Amino acid sequence: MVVGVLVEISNQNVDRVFEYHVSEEYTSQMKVGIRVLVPFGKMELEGFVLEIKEKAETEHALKDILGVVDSTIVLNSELLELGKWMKEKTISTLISCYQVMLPKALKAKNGSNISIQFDTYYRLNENCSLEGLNSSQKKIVDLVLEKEIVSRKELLGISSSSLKTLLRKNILIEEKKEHYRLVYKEQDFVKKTLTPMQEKVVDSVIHGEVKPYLLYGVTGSGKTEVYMEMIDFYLQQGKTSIVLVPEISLTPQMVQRFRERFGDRIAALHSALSDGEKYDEWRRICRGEASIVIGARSAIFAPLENIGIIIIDEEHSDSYKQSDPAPRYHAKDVAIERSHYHHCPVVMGSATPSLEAMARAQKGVYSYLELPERVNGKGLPEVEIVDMNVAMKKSRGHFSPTLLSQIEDRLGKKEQVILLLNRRGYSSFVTCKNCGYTFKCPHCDISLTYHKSSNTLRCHYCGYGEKVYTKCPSCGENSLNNLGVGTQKIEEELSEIFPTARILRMDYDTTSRKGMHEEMIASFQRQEYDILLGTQMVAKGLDFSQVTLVGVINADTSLNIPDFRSSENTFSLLCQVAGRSGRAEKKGSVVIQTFNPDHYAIRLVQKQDYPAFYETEMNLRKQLKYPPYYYLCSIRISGKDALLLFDEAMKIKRSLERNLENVIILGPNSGNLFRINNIFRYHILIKYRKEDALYEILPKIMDHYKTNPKIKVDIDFNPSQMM
DNA sequence: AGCACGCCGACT
DNA sequence: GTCGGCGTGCTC
Repeated sequence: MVVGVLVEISNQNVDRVFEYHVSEEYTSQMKVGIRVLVPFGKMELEGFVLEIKEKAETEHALKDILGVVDSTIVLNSELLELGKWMKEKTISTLISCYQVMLPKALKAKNGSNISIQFDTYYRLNENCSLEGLNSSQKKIVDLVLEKEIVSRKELLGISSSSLKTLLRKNILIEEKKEHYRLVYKEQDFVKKTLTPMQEKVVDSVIHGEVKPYLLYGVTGSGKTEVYMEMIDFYLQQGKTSIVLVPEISLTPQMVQRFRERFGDRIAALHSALSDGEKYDEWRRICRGEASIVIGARSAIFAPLENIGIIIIDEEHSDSYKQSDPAPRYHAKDVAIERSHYHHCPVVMGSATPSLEAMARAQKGVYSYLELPERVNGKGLPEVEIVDMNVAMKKSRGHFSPTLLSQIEDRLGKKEQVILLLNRRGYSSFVTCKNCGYTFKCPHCDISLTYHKSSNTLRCHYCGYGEKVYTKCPSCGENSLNNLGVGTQKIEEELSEIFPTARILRMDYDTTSRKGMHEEMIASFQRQEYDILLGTQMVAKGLDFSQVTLVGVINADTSLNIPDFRSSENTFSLLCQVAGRSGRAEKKGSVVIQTFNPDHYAIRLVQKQDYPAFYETEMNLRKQLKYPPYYYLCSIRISGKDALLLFDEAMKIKRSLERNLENVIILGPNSGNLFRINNIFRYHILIKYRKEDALYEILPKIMDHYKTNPKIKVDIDFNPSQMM
């Protein structure tokens, strides 16, 4: 027997099948989709079995495989094919596509460290007599009768000799079962009645065409309820579901609601889980023990069979695009590809759909659905925009009189407040107020950012760190600025103004400990705090009934990022956070502080006027030839020799110009990330409308450079962040 | 990725 | 004369 094996090195030169002989002892275990251990040159590597055959195609002498890693397949035929499609689509190595589908615990270096744990269970032998038991034995039998199956743990307080006797008499049967690190309890669940609008949306999907749907639903319109109803429908047909959520809104609140309704049929894959816990969840999915998978981007690869529906919540979120290590895939594209295999609908929901999705909906590529009203019937919260150019003079710290009086009012009424400090694109760079000196990383072309916890300046990109100076090293003045506005600073101001208010600060510093995020949300829910102050993470998906005021301290920072999507991102963030106010019986209000009160991305938040925003932004995109009118493809050329790099980048550009028509080619540019860890980089940006010619020329360029160790070429279709 | 082979510069 | 630089090629 001969197998074709793809080894675990992500390098174009070895990204193909190598053939191995399978000795007698392993032939019975060989399956396509398992991993084996093989000799490769002087190395021993793990690889995926992609082919099983009688005879080798190569003339080479074959080596023997050294061992079998998996007893059951880790990639089924659907996922194996999906990987090939991804490789073509993203122009990356096949092995990297397979690696990204699997939980970290299965990567070769980690695999051996993650153990499968077994528990001992007991059940009753059905045809046995239960007479003549003593009281201790009877206690055990009663428990087993009641629960059908009982774990060793549940019998802890009970005499082990009685247990042994029962086993010896063949009254109890011992079983070993895989122990999962997390166990979920079923909960009492009361199904909410859907509004007629929600019903209509559910109906359109489950009885409509099998295709992608865009669901535009304002904040508080009950999208989650709609998702659950659809999932339930497919569940009853014996089908499974995937729900994608952005990492940040993968809060316990969302998972909780699903768990209440679907109990342990849910598998949740989120960043708060350890590698071992993720692995356990993944195995539950493999064995068909979970039918609904909720998770961030990579959950789109959940090894489910018979998928009934794929849901992508907060469709506009850029977290669905993997941008750094290849494969640079978009979970939405993968979702649609999988939906073809499973003949199932894809539902993409958002209160602020991405322009790309909305444009597709308008062209009929996606079917359009909407939920224009809140389920509480109270209407959207009142939004007040405060012009900080004017209010600045009367402000206390970062708080305008308007925001202060509203906070005071809510504190008096015992209602809750959420405050957003918009740090997206916010620079906590240290600069000298006297001479303008900025601290930069000696290895990267990047300003150092201040880290309060360690009191150091750190490079975001390579991890370089240095002590904080008080004197400017350039001019010697004691005039380094106050290190930017952090949540900590705002918290101090706030507690000075409202000394009795109970303030909960939520940012990356305070939530880094495992479970902290959940804990904070729960205690705010229990109203142990009056004010929740935080960064982006307070903006999305949270649902607190007592919150009637949302304040945005600085709406502008995200507007100033040099990215063509900065308006879209700002509008979306502000709408999202505004939507946290007034979600239950009480009507909510929102105060937005800004230095750009007339900017459309801010002004249109007032009425949460998505259609108007879409219109305005589309016009700009058209003029500037940006998505959705043009697609983007970014080519990164990196290496240690800056001069050589530029020459090669120019060669690539000229080759693109010769081979592509009706495209706009920008660059090569070095951008603001010219040097990272002493590796230089250039970017070329292609604006295009038809991809066919790109898929001809780009693989050729990659091929040309694959044997050149001085130059690395990376391709990113539809890059999410522009630099 | 890792390793071997091979071809030119400054040294015990 | 030789040690070692890294450019090139190969891994079933």
